Amino acid sequence: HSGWKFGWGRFSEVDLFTDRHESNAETLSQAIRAAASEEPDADGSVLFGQLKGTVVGLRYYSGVVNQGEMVGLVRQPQNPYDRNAVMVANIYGNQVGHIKKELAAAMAYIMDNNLAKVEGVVYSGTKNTYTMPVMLSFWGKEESKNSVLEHMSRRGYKLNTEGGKLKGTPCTILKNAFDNLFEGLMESKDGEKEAASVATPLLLHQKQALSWMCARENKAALPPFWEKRGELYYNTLTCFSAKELPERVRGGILADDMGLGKTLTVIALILTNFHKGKPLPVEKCVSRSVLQSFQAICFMSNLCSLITKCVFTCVQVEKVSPIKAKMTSQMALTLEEGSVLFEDLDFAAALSGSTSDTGSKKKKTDKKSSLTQSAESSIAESTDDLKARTTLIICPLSVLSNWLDQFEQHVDPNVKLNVYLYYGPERNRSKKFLSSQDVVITTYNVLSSDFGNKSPLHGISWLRVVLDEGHIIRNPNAQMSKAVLDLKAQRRWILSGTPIQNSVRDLWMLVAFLGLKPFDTREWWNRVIQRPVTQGDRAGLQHLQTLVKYITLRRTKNSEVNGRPLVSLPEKKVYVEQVELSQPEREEYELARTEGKNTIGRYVRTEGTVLRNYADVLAILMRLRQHCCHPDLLAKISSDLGAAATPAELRERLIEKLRLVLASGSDEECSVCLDSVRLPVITHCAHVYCRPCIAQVISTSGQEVARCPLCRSEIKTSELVEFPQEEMEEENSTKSERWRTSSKVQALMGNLLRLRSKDSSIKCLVVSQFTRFLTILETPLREHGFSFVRLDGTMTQKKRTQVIQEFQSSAADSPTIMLLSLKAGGVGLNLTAASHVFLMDPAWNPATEEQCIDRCHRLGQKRKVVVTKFIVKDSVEENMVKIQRKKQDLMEKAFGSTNTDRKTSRIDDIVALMEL
DNA sequence: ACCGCCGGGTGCC
DNA sequence: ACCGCCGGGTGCC
Repeated sequence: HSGWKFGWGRFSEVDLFTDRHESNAETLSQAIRAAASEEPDADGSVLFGQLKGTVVGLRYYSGVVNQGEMVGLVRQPQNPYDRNAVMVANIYGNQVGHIKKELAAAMAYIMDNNLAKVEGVVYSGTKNTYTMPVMLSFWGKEESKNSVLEHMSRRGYKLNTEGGKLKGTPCTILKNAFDNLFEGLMESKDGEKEAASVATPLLLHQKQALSWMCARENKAALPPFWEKRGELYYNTLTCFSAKELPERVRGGILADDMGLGKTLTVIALILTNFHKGKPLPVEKCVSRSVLQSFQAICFMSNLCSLITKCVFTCVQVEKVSPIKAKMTSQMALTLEEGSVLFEDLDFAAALSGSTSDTGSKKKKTDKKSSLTQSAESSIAESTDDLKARTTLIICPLSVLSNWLDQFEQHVDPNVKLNVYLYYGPERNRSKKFLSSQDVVITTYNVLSSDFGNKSPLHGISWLRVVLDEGHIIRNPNAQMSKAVLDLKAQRRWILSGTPIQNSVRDLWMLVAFLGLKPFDTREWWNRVIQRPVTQGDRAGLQHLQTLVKYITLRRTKNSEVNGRPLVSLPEKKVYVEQVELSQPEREEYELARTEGKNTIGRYVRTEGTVLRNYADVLAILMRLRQHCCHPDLLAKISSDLGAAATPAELRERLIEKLRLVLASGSDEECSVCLDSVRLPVITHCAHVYCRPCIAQVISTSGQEVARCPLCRSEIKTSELVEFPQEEMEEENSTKSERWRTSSKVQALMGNLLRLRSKDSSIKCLVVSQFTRFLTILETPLREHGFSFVRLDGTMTQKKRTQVIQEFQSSAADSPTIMLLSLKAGGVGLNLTAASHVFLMDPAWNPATEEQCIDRCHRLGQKRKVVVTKFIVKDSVEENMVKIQRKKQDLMEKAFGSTNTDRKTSRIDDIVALMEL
């Protein structure tokens, strides 16, 4: 009997984070994680009350707690002695004891049914070997409060509901503080480091980043909130203390603005910081013939006489190929130090944990293969730490080619770095092969599709994992995120130009990936950081700031080092070119404008109907904007806006509206998630949302009927209309009509021809929100013999990459013009070959235009950048520009506005546009 | 004494 | 646990 008990005891005693007992550790950590993840969010939870309880059985477990330390409570429904058991664990997941059974019996029901989340604090420390008191706090949804209180009191436990209220702080102040979270993270992070084997000289701020990253990987500084107290390490937030140095976070978030060269910095890091600050040992890259003669010598010769023979060979080679003189002398030098073909001394030294100096001395006397020896020493000291060689880079497909280019471009050509692209159906899944590479690059999609399917990537112990565009994995429930969290790595990096977009919640995934204990467990994150912050607790925000500061380096384009801007880009000039419409164009335009003005005016005068008819309003504006570009852009207009006679007709009209809204280039945002719409659907009241968003609104409305968040009309899931698939491809069908020109087309062509005659090497981006306009432009470009490519959202990734490569090429016959759809390709697109940008039509959102311009006005741009915006005189376009200016001002003044603010400002925009 | 009382053994869930 | 509880030993005062 007692043997069984002991076994069970040990079973629950495992350490959550060291995996000492692997299978058991998983069971317990899974239990804690599962318990923590079931709760939807700390947001919106209220404190029901508190209760003093007893933790018993302390003497059976090794987990210790300090006075004031937080403890976790985990249900153990499988406990053979009591199915109501509630386990108590400290922050490291070490079991401390159990909740006394009567209390556990009362709590079990509440915990199992998710009526409340129970948290414990040991307020009085351990005075007694057997039991200790614990303060339990019950948190949950307001609607569960009474049933929880009642349930507990029926069992004789009265929750103290006094004094638990948190003092609220004005939210606005905190909101601003949160916005500033990522500001000023450059302080005291100076120090520069030169990169090894990188052909491109690093800029000052990149050297600083490299130095910071190396320090983050090498130095054993205490993580935030830890301090040394005597012989122990003490966490000031959780009051947990430990004998061992808390595991440091080897890595962090590099959140520099895009264009500051994060990719280059990471490449430099890979080459510069292998083990113990030594560079990655890489094969010297020599011409094939040299390599072959070397190999021949190496195989044939007795290793003892190797050095002289190799040097001899080098001299011979030098005669044959004088250009390589520098390289061969470098090789001879290497050989004198006793290495064989590979510069493996550093590697061997790193493996054995000794420095490279002593390593090479040793090799001088002992001429046996250094490789064999290094293998032996690595086994002797088999801490897995030193075996890992490979850096795994995970990125979105869209920037994959960029990584490959950058490796090609920046790695010293005399050095052979093994970079493997783990992508495509033919990818090499051999773990042995992959872990012998220096760098493996893959995409989030490949990673998550491999995940759970005996993924080789998850079976390798990586030296380093780098998440590019790391904000992609902000949703912890996504398959991708789970796949990322399951990777084994010594060092972890997140690259992101936009670290927090929405809230504290997004940060958790990043913290969890970095393994910043104990916050990688959701429960502790919620308790210590997220809830305090969302409830307006200043200390909580302070803690969050400390935490973020510890792991993040962020500089913006406007940051300065020693009073100088980080990067000096070539000058950029923006011109507005007014376009006059021709007489017939003007007449058509005025006709449409009068009609539209009347319609919208009606909506504005009738209080509250603008939002209701939002899609119509956008459609009208859209038509006017199309008139400004080219008459053929106008879609076959489907009648006016009266009530539809049949359901089929209604559906047809809704689809038409949806099409117009989506095609309007207004970068429509979903009013539920405030992000760009994904999987767009339109309601019968003609408002566009993401399907999942609006479906959630409907299912959680709690009322008998769900209402549209924008206009309060009744909505039903069955009445949501999607964009039919066939419609998507129909776009190209209007092609066959006879081509005609327009004033704007003329204006563009004039510019292009003038530029070409001045300097035929200049490349241009021609940007429009209307892909059909781009199609129209193809005709005159072809006519005038321009070589051009086209990039829009409909193209496959493969095609995009190809087009970008073509355009970026400096070959004489490479295309000089790129037709670019405004929204095509995310940030990070590199089009520095172009130095002139023509914006054919103004965008609603000036930031979109800026982003587009930044694709060529960024690091790597050698020429002055000239931007020309075509604006039709006396038109809706002019008003749009005015609104843009106003928006820019507003943006700069107050950051972050509410949803209603945005919508009202949209209405104001519309009124201003139509000059009502 | 089919009790009370004493004192040793014992002890989470 | 410097407790409560259990069950055996014991038995007027």
